Amino acid sequence: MTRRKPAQEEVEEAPVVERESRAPVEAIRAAAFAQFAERGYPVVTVRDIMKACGLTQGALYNHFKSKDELLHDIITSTQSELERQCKQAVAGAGDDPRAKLAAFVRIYVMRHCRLRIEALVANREIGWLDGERVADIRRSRRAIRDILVSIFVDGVKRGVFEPPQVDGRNDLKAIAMALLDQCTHVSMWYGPGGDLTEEQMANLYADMALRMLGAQPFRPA
Amino acid sequence: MTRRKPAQEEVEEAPVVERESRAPVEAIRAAAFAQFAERGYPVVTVRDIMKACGLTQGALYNHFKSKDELLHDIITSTQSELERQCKQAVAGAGDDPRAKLAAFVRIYVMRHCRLRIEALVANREIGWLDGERVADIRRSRRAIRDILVSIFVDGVKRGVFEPPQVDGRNDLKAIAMALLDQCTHVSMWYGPGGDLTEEQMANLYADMALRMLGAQPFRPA
DNA sequence: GGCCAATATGAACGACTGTTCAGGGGCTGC
DNA sequence: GCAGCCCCTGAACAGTCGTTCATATTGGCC
Repeated sequence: MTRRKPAQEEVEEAPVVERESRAPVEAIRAAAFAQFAERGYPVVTVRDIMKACGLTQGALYNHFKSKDELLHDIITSTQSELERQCKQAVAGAGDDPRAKLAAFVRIYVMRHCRLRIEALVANREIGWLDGERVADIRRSRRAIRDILVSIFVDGVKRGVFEPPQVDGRNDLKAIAMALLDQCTHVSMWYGPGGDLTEEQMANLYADMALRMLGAQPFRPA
Repeated sequence: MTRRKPAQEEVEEAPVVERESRAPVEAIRAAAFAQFAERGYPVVTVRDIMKACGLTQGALYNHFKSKDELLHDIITSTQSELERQCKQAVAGAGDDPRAKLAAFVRIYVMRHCRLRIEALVANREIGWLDGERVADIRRSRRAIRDILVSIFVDGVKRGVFEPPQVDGRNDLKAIAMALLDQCTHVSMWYGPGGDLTEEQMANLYADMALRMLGAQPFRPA
């Protein structure tokens, strides 16, 4: 049963927020984020989203062409902002591959802790987009992975990384995937009520990343 | 072609597991696994599943109480088998925490590569189960995490692990989560056509795990 | 005032959902 | 031959879904 109990008048945590300040389109985005994160795209109905911002179902189509386009809109904006932040963090981290890696992981983990709702949706709900729309999301993910790979390549070349090898060869792509999986999925379990702050999470994960790559000790600037 | 009746022979009635076609309930399980993995639980209809094994929608309810129970059935069987294998691997790995950790990661990664369809469903579709059914899945996951934590505790106590610290303190639970996230999600991208075999993946991930924990060098038995 | 464009409404539509159930075919043991 | 059982069928049910559309309401501008 994909729907809850037939008692459809149960007190749902769908606050009818009065968004007089924000534009309706922003209220719709926010409501969709919250509901997609909590219950998943296919079971969240257009009526649910619109009720959560005090409108009726038809009003959605004054702002988005379809429910699909709404999902695509909120995912792409999240994803491209993530890509931008990662590039910026690496670019501003100086020349040492170790510093670049640490900066990447720190910003990546920090973002996935702080904006875990957005991250959750962007990472879990892609599958519902049609093939064409999913393509540029995957492209962006590959781009982020390749940032890591090129940091690794640089670090190996300069002798500051000694990554684990498989049968004597490096597979830096697999290591990048492992690292990204690790960092991405903090959004699935990290909560502000936990033991660690976002800052501590970022430090811990940066530390683990450097260990995974076999980084020689260095003094962060 | 008639099937021979049990003659007067004291035939031992060997286990007639081998049938011309699989039992319907097994065919349903397999079809459900494949379809849930590919398209996701809520959009796969009962009619889809049953058509995939040559039956019509109503026949499902001769074998399962509901679509929900079908999902619960295939997830719990996968999850409990995973828990069993992990415990067995650790128990058979000897006394050294490093060997235990390596054995755990190896079996965990290998399984998530080989049975990635099952792993995908078990890890991605839990949210659709109702609260009661999801409880024992989460319990099993916590149990698996706690296996790791206790290996870590033992290793730290015996001085063979030096895990990364946050503000001078250990948070072994966070490290266990990070490690599990990493190992679990190989099922999202690993494919047999990739660069690494399952065996190589297992070795690579075990290596990374030991590095993350700051394991002192040792010689695996 | 009139006018326009933007936006909200809520009934309606056709398609699809999980589940039920009367009907029926083909086994088994007697 | 025949009951009893297991299993399957496919129509039927009571919903819900995304989307459309004629209608209404708004707010700014002349």
